[in-house]
Amino acid sequence: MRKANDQKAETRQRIADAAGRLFRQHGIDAVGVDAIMHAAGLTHGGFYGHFPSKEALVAEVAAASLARAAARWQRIARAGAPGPALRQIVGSYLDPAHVAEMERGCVLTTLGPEVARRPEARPAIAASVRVMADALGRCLPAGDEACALSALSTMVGAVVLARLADSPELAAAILAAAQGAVLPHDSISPAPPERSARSAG
Amino acid sequence: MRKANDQKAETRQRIADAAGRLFRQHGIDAVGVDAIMHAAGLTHGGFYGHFPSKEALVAEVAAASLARAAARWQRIARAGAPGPALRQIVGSYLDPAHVAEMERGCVLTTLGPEVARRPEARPAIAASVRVMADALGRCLPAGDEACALSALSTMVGAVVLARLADSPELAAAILAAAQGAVLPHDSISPAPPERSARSAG
DNA sequence: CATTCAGCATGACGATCGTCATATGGTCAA
DNA sequence: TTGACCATATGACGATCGTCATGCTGAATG
Repeated sequence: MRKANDQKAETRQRIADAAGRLFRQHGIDAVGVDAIMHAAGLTHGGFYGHFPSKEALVAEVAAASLARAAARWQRIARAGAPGPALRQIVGSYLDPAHVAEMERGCVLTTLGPEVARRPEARPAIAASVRVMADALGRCLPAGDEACALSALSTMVGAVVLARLADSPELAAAILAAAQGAVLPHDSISPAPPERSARSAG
Repeated sequence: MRKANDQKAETRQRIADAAGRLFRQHGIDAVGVDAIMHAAGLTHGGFYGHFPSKEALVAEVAAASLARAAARWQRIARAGAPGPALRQIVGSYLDPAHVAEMERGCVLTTLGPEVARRPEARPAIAASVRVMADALGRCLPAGDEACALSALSTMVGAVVLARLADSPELAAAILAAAQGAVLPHDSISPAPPERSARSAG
């Protein structure tokens, strides 16, 4: 086995990525260490050479995934005009594709309550929530903090509810209603789906 | 042991109530059958005389808990004037007490993603979501379905986010922002907390 | 008072959980 | 080429998981 400088970091990232997918898809407690390692192409024993415990992995995976999403929102919000930036962020979030792909969905909507039960993971999550609200605030016409927080709440709740719907029609109605509440009333766009391979959240 | 007519139904309800509390507090997969039965004052073996499996218990508990909340919302919405009814529903939902008591909180905010992963439980949940949106629609000034769905999304998302906050200030800001978005702009009430022993959801 | 039987307790099954000790074997330095 | 090293594999630990078979017990029925 090569001992290249960053080989271990690469493997560690593979483990974290696999865990991120499996946690979102099946729930944190429903996925064992061996399932994560198998998905990463390894066997269960080597796990503790990379992470001190499963709980440490959970905290790191949740924090890193949400931090990536928050950074993406900031990048979009700071790049172009407020209107298109808002439509890109909101449109990709309130998209049926985001609802369908739970394994790549925003951590807030896939693991929110489960992370809330883990106090050690919450500070990092809350920091990213602040960043996401800040990014939204830069795009919103009424750019106060309250509007950004309520818009983020609407987006998170809509995706959670859409995943609970028993028909595509109800899910679509929830997403459309949330878009109508978050986006300015004059921009009724069909929400151009982002082509990035990244998570929507 | 007495064999009174409804003794078994009573025990069954005790099991379901204990499961509802434990599932919300620790997560569905983090609570075993023996923990549920112990919380109900019994031992693990008798469980399968009441429920065919743990998954059946999960589906029933989630559906029943949310159906109770939906029925309560309908009762409130149909009882008094739209304004006070809306303030009662929204105020008790977007209340720090609801955020704090996860073990009695609304199923949508405590078990939403976990239930979404269980397809067999979703029809009953979706039905209650429709009832809750209908109740909200009866109270909202603009009583169309879209406004009700977006208001419900905002409420659910706000409670999820408030539980992820690492400071009471952030949690309070999220709840206040959501109230500002859902309630009519002229009624800035301090949200009279409901004195019922029921869950807020 | 005797009998029956439903409701629950007891105990066990194989499987899987998180964690760790140790073996292996490929890769880099000398 | 040789030796050391370290990332990973193997295998095992006790605990707990969901589920079921069986035994006990006391209330209801005659």
